[in-house]
Amino acid sequence: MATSRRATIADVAAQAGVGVGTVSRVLNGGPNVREATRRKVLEVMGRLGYRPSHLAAALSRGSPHTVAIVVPYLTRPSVVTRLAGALTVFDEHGYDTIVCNVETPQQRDRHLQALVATHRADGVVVVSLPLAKRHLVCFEEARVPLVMVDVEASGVPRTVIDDVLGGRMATEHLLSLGHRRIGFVGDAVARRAESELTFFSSRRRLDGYRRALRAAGVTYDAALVKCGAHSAAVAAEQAAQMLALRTPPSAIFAASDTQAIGVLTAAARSGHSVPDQLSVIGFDDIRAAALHGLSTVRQPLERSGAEGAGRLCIMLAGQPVRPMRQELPLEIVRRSSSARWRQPIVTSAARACRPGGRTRQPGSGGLAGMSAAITQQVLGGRADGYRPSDSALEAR
Amino acid sequence: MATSRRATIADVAAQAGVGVGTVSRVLNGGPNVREATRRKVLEVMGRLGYRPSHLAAALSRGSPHTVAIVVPYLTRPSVVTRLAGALTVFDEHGYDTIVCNVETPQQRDRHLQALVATHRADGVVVVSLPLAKRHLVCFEEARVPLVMVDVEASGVPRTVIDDVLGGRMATEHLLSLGHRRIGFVGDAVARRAESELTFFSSRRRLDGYRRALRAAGVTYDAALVKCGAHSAAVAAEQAAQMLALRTPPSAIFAASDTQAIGVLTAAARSGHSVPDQLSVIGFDDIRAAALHGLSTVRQPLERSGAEGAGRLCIMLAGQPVRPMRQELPLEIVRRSSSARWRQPIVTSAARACRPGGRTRQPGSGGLAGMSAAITQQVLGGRADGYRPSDSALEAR
DNA sequence: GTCCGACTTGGAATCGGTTCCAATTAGGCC
DNA sequence: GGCCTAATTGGAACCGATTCCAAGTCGGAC
Repeated sequence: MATSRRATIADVAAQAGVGVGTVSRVLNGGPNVREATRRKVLEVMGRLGYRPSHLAAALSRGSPHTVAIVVPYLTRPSVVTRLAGALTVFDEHGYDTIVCNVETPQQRDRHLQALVATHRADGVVVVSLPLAKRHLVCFEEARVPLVMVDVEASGVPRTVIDDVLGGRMATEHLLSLGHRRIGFVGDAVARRAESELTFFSSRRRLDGYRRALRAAGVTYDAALVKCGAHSAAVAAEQAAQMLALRTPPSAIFAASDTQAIGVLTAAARSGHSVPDQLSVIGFDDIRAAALHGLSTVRQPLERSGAEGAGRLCIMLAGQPVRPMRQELPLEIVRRSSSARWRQPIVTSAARACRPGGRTRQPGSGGLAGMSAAITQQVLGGRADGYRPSDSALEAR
Repeated sequence: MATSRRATIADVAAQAGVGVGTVSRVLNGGPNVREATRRKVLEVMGRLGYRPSHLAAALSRGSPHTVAIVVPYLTRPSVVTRLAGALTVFDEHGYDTIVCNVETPQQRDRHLQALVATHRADGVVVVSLPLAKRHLVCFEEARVPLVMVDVEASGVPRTVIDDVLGGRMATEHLLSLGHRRIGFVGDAVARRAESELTFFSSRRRLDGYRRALRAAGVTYDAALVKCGAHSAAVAAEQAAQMLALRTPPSAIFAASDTQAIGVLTAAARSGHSVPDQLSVIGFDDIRAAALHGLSTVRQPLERSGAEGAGRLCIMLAGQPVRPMRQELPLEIVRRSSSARWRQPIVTSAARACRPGGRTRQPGSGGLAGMSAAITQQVLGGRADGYRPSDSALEAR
């Protein structure tokens, strides 16, 4: 039993007294094999513990039946959700998926380079990573099928959302509740592109915020806009600063749910009740958002990954991918972190001294509102008076 | 330029007027190539847009230089953190990593089967998935190097923690703060193993909880132990039930941080302040724990993935892996969700009517305590009077 | 018994590298 | 210049499948 060398198709053929072609046919469920022969071959395969070499098969077939997906900061909830969606689809199509996690521009370039330089994957999905012209050229020249998710790039099949619209939706939601002093917490734009990965979503959501304010005739106040590293802790710090202003905002729009949760934390810490004293809205609708009763702009995260993967599969099957730019819908999810603006109560003692033990304190912390979350109302983005943004063009 | 067929090593050799061997040597940085020759070959490769075939190389080399990692419920914070750790190490070693996400026993079996049936990966890491004897036998027979993370399995190199000890540490932490009525919220044991994935960690942490109680002379109360699906929402529901008891617990140990966050939510919703009225401790120390000021039992999640990957790399390099069972250390992380037990105040009006506007309400919600989180005290698990658990044996 | 089409089969050619050995060339030293 | 060792180089053999075509079989019709 202790064969030193692994059995090959030739060994099986010899032992079974048939040709290698026949064994191959049995292996791949080929049609023209007599039942008796098939059984015989299978028996020998079992006896020899034969394991076909994926490599040899892939080589002669000309394709490794493998795809690669490149993601930044894998552990972020939005990213891993997209990844999971993509993995599911690739799995259903029988592809093995190589995952590349990148956290620096160097890693990004190294992985892209490797995927292009040698033929290890049939195609590649790039998630949330803006690629430079030179990257795209490499893929084009190497003829490696490429699909992008959550990134704009002309000429490449991509699945995106309209971040500007999303920013507008979030802001208009707050405006419609009567808020006029609305803060924004988002990502800082990378100072040096060679040492940090760049993302544009937050920036575009900020654009949407500004447009919505302008359209509502609310003047923009730079003191209410804070950008920093993408983390709940940093967002909490920034929200704290904002809440300490002489005239603090009555609502804050955070460019991601992670940051919004940071804002909730800051509010709880400084004793601002949500939504009574502060409304908060996030972006993405990650899992934790529902738990925290966080109102948010939902984007179909898992689906975006699934769509990207599905479209790559279509390309690999040699069919045309339409449309080149696929835009997924956004929708406002109302939960308990946003509410109608109310004249602030001057003495907070009045608020604190409501008697009656064990009364449920509505929104006393960022973690309230589960029941509201369950009975959440979902408003379709488009049904709410929004028109498809002007950037929703191009069909090529 | 529109070559229909991709250039091969033979084309390069012909164009450069050298043999294929020489081209191969240039390709792999082989030692004995004259500088002039190397340059010539490189020039031709560039001109032809030559991309070596990973498949062909792997086939003749006999190894795909690829590994696979199988994880359950990829999107769970603890899992994706382990995955990220493993990916980093594999990346550093130049391996491509195929990721298999499994959510059902069928998916698990299908993936394991595929990895074993054909030679597509040099080795496999299985994370948090208990394998049956039959699975292990398959790997053994197919001679596929296997490493496990967060799973016990005798005879297989594995990186684990002592869950029983962790349960004891968490419970003893609460006991040392003076708590005597301590609840437990954890995972339900799968009813039917064929339709649900099974995990044992929660179960073992519960064991630790029981042992700690017994050692402290506290009688076990089944009403204070709730097990259900692994989600914050379910944990919140269970905590709510527990808090509604005639004599509710003064502290709750949740078998994971995700569940602990659910407990915090429930506490906030029902108006129990943390830690004044309820102490909470979780397990894992995921990213969100710090934000929520959650005390927890930290296990090195990212490191566990890195260790598993590193140990697989050692196996693949043909070196012996020692020790067969690697146990990583646990440590209590004290944050603001756990505090010394105090006699409950009878009328909650007294609590609510503390005057003084804008006073910071300590722990008024689950999201408080960031500053405490920052100045967290970390107690080494072993430094705290714990002895290595009796299960920390075996060296084989 | 013959013939013909439909199944089955065997096995050489092929995929595109790596490897290894023999052959060639270069360089150093006397 | 001659000789010897070391550095280069060419190319056949090989990795382990898939594919395709020629060849062999089988059955039924005439």
